[in-house]
Amino acid sequence: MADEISKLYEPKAHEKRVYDRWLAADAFAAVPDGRGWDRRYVIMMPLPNVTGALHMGHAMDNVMQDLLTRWRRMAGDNTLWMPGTDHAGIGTQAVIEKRLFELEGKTRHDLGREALVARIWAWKDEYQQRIIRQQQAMGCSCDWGRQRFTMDAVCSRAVREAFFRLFRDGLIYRGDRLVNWDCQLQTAVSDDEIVYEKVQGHFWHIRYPVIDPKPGEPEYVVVATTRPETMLGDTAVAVHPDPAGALDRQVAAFKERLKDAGKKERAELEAEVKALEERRSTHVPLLLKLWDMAEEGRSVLLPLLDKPIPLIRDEWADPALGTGCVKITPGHDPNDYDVWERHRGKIGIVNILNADGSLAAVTGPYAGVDRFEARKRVVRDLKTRTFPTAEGPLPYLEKTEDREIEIGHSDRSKTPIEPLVSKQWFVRMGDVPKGIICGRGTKNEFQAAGLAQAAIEAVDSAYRSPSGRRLEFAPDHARYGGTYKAWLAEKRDWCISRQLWWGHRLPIWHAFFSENEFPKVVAGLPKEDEAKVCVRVADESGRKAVLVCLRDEAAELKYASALEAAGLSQDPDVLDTWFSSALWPMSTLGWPDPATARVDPGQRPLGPEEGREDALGYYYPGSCLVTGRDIITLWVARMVVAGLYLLGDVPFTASFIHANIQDGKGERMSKSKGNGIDPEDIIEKYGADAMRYVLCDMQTGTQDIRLPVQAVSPYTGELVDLATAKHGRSIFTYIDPKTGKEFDVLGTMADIPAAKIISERFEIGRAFSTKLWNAARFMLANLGKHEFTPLSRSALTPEDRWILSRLARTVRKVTDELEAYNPSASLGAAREFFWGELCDWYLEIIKPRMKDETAAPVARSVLALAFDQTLRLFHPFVPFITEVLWEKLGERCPTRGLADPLPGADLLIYAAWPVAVAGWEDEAVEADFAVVEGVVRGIREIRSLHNLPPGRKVPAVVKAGGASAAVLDRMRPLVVHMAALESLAVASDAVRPPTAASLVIGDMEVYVPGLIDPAKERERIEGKRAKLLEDLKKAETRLANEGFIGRAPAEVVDRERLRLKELQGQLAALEAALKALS
RNA sequence: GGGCGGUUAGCUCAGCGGCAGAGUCCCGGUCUUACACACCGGUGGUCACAGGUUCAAUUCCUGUACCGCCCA
Repeated sequence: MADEISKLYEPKAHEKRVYDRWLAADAFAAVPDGRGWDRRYVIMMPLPNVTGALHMGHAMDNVMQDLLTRWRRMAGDNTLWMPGTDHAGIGTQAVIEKRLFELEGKTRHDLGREALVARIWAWKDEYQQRIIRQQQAMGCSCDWGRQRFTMDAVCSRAVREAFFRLFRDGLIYRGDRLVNWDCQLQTAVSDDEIVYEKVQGHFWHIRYPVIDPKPGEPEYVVVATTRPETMLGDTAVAVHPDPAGALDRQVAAFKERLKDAGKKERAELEAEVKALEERRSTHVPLLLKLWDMAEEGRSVLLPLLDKPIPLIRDEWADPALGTGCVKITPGHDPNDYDVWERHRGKIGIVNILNADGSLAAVTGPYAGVDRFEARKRVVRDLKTRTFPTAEGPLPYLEKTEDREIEIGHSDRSKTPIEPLVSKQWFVRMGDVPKGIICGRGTKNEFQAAGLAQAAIEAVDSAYRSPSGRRLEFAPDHARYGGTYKAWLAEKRDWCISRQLWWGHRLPIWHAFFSENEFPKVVAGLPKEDEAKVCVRVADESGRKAVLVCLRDEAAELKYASALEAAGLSQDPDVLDTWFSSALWPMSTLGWPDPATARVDPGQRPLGPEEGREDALGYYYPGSCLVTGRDIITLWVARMVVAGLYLLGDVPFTASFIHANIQDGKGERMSKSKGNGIDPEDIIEKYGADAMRYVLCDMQTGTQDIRLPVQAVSPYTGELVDLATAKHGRSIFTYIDPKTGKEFDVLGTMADIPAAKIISERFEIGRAFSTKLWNAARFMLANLGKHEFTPLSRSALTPEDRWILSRLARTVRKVTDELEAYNPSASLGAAREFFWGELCDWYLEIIKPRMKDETAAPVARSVLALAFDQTLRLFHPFVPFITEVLWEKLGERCPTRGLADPLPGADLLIYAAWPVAVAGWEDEAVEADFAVVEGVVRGIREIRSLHNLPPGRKVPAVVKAGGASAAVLDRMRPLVVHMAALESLAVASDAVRPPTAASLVIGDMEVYVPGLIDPAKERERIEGKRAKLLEDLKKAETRLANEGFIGRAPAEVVDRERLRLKELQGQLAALEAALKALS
């Protein structure tokens, strides 16, 4: 009986047991069966990386996926939620290297490649376990029997195969390119891994002497730079090809803006125009002179290195800025690199840096010096060294200005990024002359202009893949599709090589050969096995290179030693992590060949089993990719590219973009910032369901969510709000306001106690769990051992029909909102039904009926049914508590239903999702109920105002006619019970008793005689009257407006007229009541 | 610098042409035999600011300020 159940729901007493029951029942298992395309639901988990543990942002992501997965599973789909983790190449290696240095004072080079990788594997094992534990604590119902890791055998094979195919199709190439170099980690990093910071820097103006100046020519040109040491890599000085024209165009542009500029802006623009026009006379003559000199092929002398470099003409030199001349350092600046490309063959390119950030041999006297020290020395030398001019010797450095500059830092090592040229591997994203073949060898084969173009088209409304699919973003396709397309439209080649040790090593062997060796080497390569070996020859920087890609491990065993004997060696680089992540939707399912995929012992096989389809055939393409906005370009786009290219189909048809979580100050939550919440701390304190409930409730649309965080003081146990608390000695420590002592939120300080970070916001979820728990206690106690008996609608009372009508509408609303990817609205609808209607009204209404053994059985049937449906509706949101209650409901009342029994299930996780029964919807009974509810609420308001305790029964009189009177007559006992009345009289000609409190509800008036305080009553009525008068005035004004009458839709005008009439009636009633009181 | 969002109750957020909403907080009452993590009632808003369109603007348009994100 219910007495056994405690008053408070204790999550810890149930969560583990419930999760184990699901596991024991293999409830998360996804196994291909006879269900067709439209009955499959596949979510590929955005693989968390093994760099560290999960935080609240991951929790949001996981809960959203579990919500959809559980819902679709109940709705009858063959559901796969694919779990796994990502090796996160640079992120994980950086963490390990940092620890290695901090704890042992060693670098990766001290340890060696093999030993370092072994350490990273150990770290990965530890964190993978931790992540799985966190996900299981949240209730994630993913198929653990399919868990993958991007570097396991199954995924590795896919990576190698994808690389081979891209290489064979000419879509992977090696090239000299300017990359973002991380000198600390000694690797290239992608644009996405750089954070820009504004810092106070300098602008150095340097004089470059002109070689053999002729009369009338300048003796030197001045160029400016924020990075003086890069001058050592200068290979030209540029001047604009049409300085006067360029200035004129800029002036014209400013004048155009002046036309519709505001006052403040106008002044600024006018100043700009004036300055530019002045420049025309002050600067242009010199620039034109330099233009002539460039035409003649003249040179300037690079200071310090005394090397001649040419003057060139290029648009990059902006005549409006500085002197109008600019130094060109192609090896270390992206814009200058572009200049070099435009002047290939005419100017050189020099890399002045070694991999570790020290200066290279080409810098002569500066070789071997660290880049920061080199800057100091270069500046010093430029200041002190001079060159001769007609007026005597001048120092190279003309002047120095202070200037705010933006410096890119590596997100991983936090050190300044250096752009530099190096050999890297790229995936060609742009269009290629003859197009590309997507899905080669599959039934979905089609032709596309290029990789990026194929993916861009996949989100157009008219697009259909060969299988009839397209990708749609939710909840705002236009917006997120725009982000996706804008990024892909740049069609920038994707740099996939990383100079790391942790990751998938490139399956490429290569070497440079001289012209005469070359034919011999090529002849000796294993050409007989073209399916497994792909040989390319390339011209790289004027040298002949041979590049050989080996398709798989077997080919490597067979040919690698021969290649090495011929002088080739394997490329030491590894692949960008996103390369393997891009394959996730197919690699996890065993692509390229599920039958031979080497899954781990005990895992679900991927090949065709017992005549069923293999995993790839059945589960690809998937359904929905759930992630945050920032991942659209990093990952979603790349998965689509990979899916279309390799399998000829989009990897999923929907991408649900959910909110990111911020702290109380609007800053993005992250562990390293000290504002990150560990989901396990929340689960420990409030329970997994409470956490899930709040996360679902917060997921309202496209807006990011602020979650104010508090620290649990290690001294008092009280909560300290981090948005307002004072910091201690660092930004990661705070002062406990009670004790004045310091605590640490990162947990890394040896001498200061650490504080857990939580959020009080989760109390809402705990309160909900408790409410559900207690409502269940009540229902279970009243159900006893209830047996199912078929009921016809005629056996039902009005309140029964009302709650069933509300239930039917709720089922539809909850389902519709889930379909629209609107978890908050869905949960809100379920909550409003359960809390606001079932608990607040229905359960209260039936209390008297439960004591009457003739009336009770029908109420019990309805109660059991409503309870059953409530649990099903809430299950995807709060799976643990609903599963526990499902078990208890099943014990007492194994079969539920009205006319027919509902489909049952031993576990709620796979019980059938509710279906809205149209026949239960009943507008008439809902309208009746609205009358009753209005009267009850009105009487309660009076009771509250006059401090009538709930135990105190009072009589009430209602003046009402027609339908309202009939309803109240019929439901009199219900009103009497809910409003705690002694009696209720209803009459169309009811007379206001003297000293009655009164109120107006639509066309009815309610009187509660006696026991009232006339002053308070008058005040209450005056208040209502004032509000009424306001509304009345608004309505009158509106109706007096001819424009409104004439132009607003008739329906709106009629509604307004009706409303005016109602308001007038109510006003009359209120005024009568006031008169009676005075 | 470019792009995309946001600004609504003390807080966190819905609503997006026709009577301004929820949860929480706050105030008053209630230990009414499911629940005080509850129940009943109540207070609280120039819908950031300035223009415009419209019979009607929190809602649509333009601009300004501030905040966030993405890309340079």
